[in-house]
Amino acid sequence: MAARRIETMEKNRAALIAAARKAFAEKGYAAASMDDLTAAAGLTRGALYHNFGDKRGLLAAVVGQIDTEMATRAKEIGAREATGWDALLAEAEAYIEMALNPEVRRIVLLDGPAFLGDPSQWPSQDSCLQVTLTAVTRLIAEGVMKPVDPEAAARLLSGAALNAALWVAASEDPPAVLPRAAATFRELATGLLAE
Amino acid sequence: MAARRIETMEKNRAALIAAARKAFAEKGYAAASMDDLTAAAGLTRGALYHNFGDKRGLLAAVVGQIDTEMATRAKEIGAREATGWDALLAEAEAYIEMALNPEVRRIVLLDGPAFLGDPSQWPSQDSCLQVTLTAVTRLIAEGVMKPVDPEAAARLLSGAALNAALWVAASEDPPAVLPRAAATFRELATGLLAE
DNA sequence: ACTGGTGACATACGGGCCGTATGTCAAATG
DNA sequence: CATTTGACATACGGCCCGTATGTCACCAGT
Repeated sequence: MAARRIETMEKNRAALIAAARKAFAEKGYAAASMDDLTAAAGLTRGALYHNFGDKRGLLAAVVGQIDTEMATRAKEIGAREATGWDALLAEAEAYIEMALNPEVRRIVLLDGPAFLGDPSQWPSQDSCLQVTLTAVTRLIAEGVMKPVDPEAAARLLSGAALNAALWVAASEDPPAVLPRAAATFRELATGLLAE
Repeated sequence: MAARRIETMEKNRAALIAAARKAFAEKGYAAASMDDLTAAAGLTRGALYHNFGDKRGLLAAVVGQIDTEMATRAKEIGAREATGWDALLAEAEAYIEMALNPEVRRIVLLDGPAFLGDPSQWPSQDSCLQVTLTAVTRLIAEGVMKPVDPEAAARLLSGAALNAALWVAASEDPPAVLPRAAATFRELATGLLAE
């Protein structure tokens, strides 16, 4: 069977992505060296270019993985809430908290948009935004939210949340600033509630 | 007099910044070559390193210049409005429109945060955020806005606006999407109005 | 006016990194 | 078992950044 081949290949891919997550998070995408990165995974640049095409391809793979993890976690947290509106707020706060993770902040929020372009056009489709968009669409249909443009609303909400997260993370005392950001976010979001 | 010396020096500094604005906007910070950039200004890398220290120093100078221009324009536009609240909304919409300028988007919104870190810690102090912050602080004091955290509110509002701008700019038909973003922003912002 | 010094800028050099082209060897196939 | 495929390693060229060194115009003191 050809299972042995693809099995080791996927293992190598995973090893490269894992090493890249670490390197990109610590040094930033631009400063991370492909030689160092691949060596840390026990491979060489040959494996990297064979699997991901180029350096950006590797970044896209890393971003996709993290983005998926974030969306999954946000959904889980949102599902615990009783109402759709509370779920939306919980998901947004989950994003803010996740952005306190240096890996997320550096790779997804800073280097991702800078080197891959607008998140809505990423290969991973920006799962986080999709989660917010579906929630918003449903709430508008149910009449909970004002009949605003769903896409615009999702973008504004996630933009506010993620930008708030960057602020919290860059502050001197993130744990103290986080509740201020979260509380203000809740107030702001009520602007989209039907009267 | 020693005027001749500093005069030409400032002219060269301005030429370098102008060339950098163009190069960074067109190719992005990472892909812009210092050799090409300085040659376009009729100088060499020697002048650049003498004046700005390193590549990042040049980016900081460029960001500072653009940021100042943006803040000035936003203030002008806000001053035309009758009430403080309308001024705040007008300023935010001005930011969204300005972000349609590729130079602003690429340099200030994408490469700036990625290579210089959080805007609130920039040497230029992020004038745009300051403008919003002072407006918010005043409106809270006047009781127009809910008594939320001024800094958090300013961050969330500008974050929503600037993120909306990135979305508008990356869309297929920016002029058509812009009003959708602006209208939704107005609705969202009402969440911070005192009942 | 002349000379010595300062400093703005140019030139030269070294190291590192990326992307491609070529080589190699294990694994799958018949 | 011979052959071929392809995943990965190795080798090479070119670009770019940062620094160290050189040079020349401009300012100051006599």
